[in-house]
Amino acid sequence: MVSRWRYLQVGEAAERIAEAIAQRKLVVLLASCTVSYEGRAVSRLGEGERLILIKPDGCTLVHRPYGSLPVNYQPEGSLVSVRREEGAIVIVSARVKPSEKLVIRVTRVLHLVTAELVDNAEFEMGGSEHEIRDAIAEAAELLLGEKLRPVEAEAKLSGTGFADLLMVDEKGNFVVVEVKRDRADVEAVYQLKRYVEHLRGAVGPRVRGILAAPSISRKAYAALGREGLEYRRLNLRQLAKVREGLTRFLTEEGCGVGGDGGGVHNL
Amino acid sequence: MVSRWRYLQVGEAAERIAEAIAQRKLVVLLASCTVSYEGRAVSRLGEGERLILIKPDGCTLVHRPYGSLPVNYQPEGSLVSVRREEGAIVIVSARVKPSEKLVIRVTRVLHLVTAELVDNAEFEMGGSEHEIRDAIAEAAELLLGEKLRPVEAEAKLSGTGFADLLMVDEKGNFVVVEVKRDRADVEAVYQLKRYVEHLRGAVGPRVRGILAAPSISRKAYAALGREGLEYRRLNLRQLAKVREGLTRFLTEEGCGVGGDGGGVHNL
DNA sequence: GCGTGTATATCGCCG
DNA sequence: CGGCGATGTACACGC
Repeated sequence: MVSRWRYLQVGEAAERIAEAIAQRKLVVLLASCTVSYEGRAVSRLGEGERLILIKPDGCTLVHRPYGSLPVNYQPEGSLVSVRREEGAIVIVSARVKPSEKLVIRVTRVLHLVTAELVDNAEFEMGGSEHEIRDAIAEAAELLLGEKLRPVEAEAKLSGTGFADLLMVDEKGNFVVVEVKRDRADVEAVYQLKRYVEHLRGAVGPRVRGILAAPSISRKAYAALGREGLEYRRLNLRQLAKVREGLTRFLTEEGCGVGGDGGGVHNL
Repeated sequence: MVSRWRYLQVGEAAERIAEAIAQRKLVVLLASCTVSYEGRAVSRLGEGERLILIKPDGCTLVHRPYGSLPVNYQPEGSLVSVRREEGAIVIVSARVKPSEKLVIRVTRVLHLVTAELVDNAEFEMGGSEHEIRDAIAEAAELLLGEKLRPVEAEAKLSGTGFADLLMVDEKGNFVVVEVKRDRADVEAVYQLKRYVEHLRGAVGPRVRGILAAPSISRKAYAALGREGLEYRRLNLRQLAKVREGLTRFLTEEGCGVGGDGGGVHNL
């Protein structure tokens, strides 16, 4: 159910917005406004035309006419209030912990829609690091080129963090595998180094470290060599063979990138 | 200039959307749709009512009626096309590098607005890590409780990364300062350790490491001690004294959290 | 474009 | 709620 209003006087709009929020409707507002934020940081934004989105869960977003990210926002759970003030609508979206407050002062309403959207579909995603990790555990020989027996995923290394994957090679060495779904950078190398050193401290020197990623930066590769760690290139095509979930996605009639599937970049 | 349409037949809407994109207008669409994505990962979203936002710069966002983040999106620079197909509108937002494609299949249009938003205001923000770093360089004694002479900001440690701040203490030791704008975690400790070790390799053992943050996790503090590094608690109140920018924000009439200013959490 | 680091990151999981 | 790591992170800045 969608409601539109052509009466865009500020007073009328303020009432409609307040009512929509009370009824837990989505509010979509195109308006000229100023925005200020105070909380984890502070910000000010002068007059300009923006899209303001208020969701039933309290999420408040201010979008400029460009850019992926909202210029100002308030997350789920925020309390949103609306009041009139000197010919303007003042929308306040605030939460207590952390204490932060977003104030949108609307001076001119271009367009207002409120709606009760019904959306119960499940969002399915494939290709996450988690999924890649499980595939490696299942088929290390195919994906890492070496027989490795999985020992533990998300292995807790007390005080140091969590190793993505802990395995044992054919010679009985422990192998810590750090998986990156994207190009591996120096940070990933030192994260792996940290895990390997921790494990060596715990079980002795027979511990290897493998960084598995679709690609790796030059600097990261150099650091890896210095630290005596290893790189294994991941190939999504091979991954798809292992993970039925990925396969299903990739072969399903949908938005196929077509051809040899080369469109799935880098993975 | 805002245009609304009450004729929400799919065919009409498709034309309007295509026209608006060609004219580099903002498109706001409330619609029932399915969404699929293929690129850096793959995803599928079944039928449901959502807000679809297409910006003149190619940004394409699909928002469900809850949550801060869009369920699917395509960033700035994407090419957006619209076509009709079996009584549906198919919106494709794609880019080449990385190769990825978002396909929105609209089966029912609830509401459509297009607009040319004018927004040239400057966005000002205070309280960033960058700003905190500069304040420390200017007033180390006040903020870190110790006289330190600044040497370099964003000091490049070849192959290792960049130290936020490089300083020299009264005894002539180098001091690497790692700044975090919120609670420091173990990752920050090891980042600092890496920088300190690198510098020790370059200039000798007289190198200290200071982690400056409003707070620190227990594990991070323990790791810091093990590594012989130091923690300094940052206080935003003192920071504001140093940075005129912050002061201006905090004292300005605006969305003041009021009282003793305790609302600015943790910093 | 790659490399590196920040973000009011947000989100999810787990203790 | 804290701690920790992933994110299709996006974004900015430097080389």
